[in-house]
Amino acid sequence: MPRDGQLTRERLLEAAERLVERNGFAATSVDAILEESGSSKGAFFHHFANKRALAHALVERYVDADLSLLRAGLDAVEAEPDPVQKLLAFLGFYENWSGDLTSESACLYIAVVTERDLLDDQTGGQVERAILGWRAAVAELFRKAYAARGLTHGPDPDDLADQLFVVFEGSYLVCRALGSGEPMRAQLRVYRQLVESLLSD
Amino acid sequence: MPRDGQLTRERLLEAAERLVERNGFAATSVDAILEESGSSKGAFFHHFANKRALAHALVERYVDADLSLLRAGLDAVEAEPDPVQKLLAFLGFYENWSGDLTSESACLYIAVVTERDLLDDQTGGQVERAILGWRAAVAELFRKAYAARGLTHGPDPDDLADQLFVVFEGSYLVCRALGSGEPMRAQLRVYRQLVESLLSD
DNA sequence: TCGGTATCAGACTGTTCAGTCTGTTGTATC
DNA sequence: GATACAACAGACTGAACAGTCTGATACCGA
Repeated sequence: MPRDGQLTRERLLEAAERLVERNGFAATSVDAILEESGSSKGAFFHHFANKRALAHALVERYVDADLSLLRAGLDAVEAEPDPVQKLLAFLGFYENWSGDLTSESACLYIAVVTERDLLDDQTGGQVERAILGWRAAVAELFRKAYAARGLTHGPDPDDLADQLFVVFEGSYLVCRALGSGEPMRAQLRVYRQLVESLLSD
Repeated sequence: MPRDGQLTRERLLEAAERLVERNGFAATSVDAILEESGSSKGAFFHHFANKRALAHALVERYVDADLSLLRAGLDAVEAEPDPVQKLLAFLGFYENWSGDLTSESACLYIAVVTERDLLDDQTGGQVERAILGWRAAVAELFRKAYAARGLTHGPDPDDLADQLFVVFEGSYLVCRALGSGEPMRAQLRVYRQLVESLLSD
């Protein structure tokens, strides 16, 4: 029966991600993951030394996907020559992306950060990698837009960049609380409008 | 030994809040709460029908405190006659407040929203009460500032108000992830600067 | 064809968990 | 001082949990 171990591992990760995003890590039992993925205990502990090792793999995988989403946004606006328009189009990309979100959508970062004893060097470092990845890329867009507008003062580009990440995460939370994907769209739009106002002074 | 039951109940709630904010609800055992509060099983289940009832009491208590913080901000700027300055001073109040935050600071909303099967009518309704409370009050400040500036278009005041809540929550998450209270201060400052820019057009 | 190894399947184990139950103690009331 | 009851204390229970262990089964190189 064993054929492609990587496929089984992937199925386990997918099932785990669904359940952890839904209920958090501690509330997600290994047995529940097995049922969701149609796998067995033997398979699980063959691929992961323990539950924590699953968390590590889960977060690393999620950060990779998240940074791919960042790159997708950057790629989508690469051709735009004007730095200000480029930044605004970049933000518009995610407004557009957020159209797919439902009330079921959730972010793994929230689950990871909720449980402090899960936030070890491994998982903590991965989440940090995501935050710093977004910061570096988006701050660069802000710096070039600042330069194009001849702005010498104003909010720190790094902080402005972090604000986008913060809006993503805060919106995920509000979406869950209000049972709708709409707040994400509204909040990304507001952030873009605020940035637009800042750069039009 | 039994004297003031309310005091014991309060000690249980305080201990539970510390632990739940630290590790989430599912990862916080009743036994851990008993140890943290120096109480007993008998005491716990005398005051709470079950663990879920504790969650309900915990969230209601937290929302009350959160809305008190909102009122504190409103009260602090009540004397300011100019609507724009009032709004900016209001936001400044929380920048100031955020100075007390450490890397240990956390928000119960994140823990509640993380675990979907904890988000029933009871807890969900309480978190909604908090969001709508902030939205109503802050949107009102925005509407008056808009009127004072003669602004007829721009971001929706409700969405602008939600953005403050979103920035709070997203910043809590980033603070936890980066192990510092600094991002909260930086993000509240950026939000205030963006609003300032919007209202100075 | 035959060992070797990766890939599982699932019974089993020790621990931890939420919740129960029995009994005790302070304290107010008459 | 007897009664009544709220406020515990803590031993106990059944279920759920993470993790172990013994095999079984496919596939691969020699």
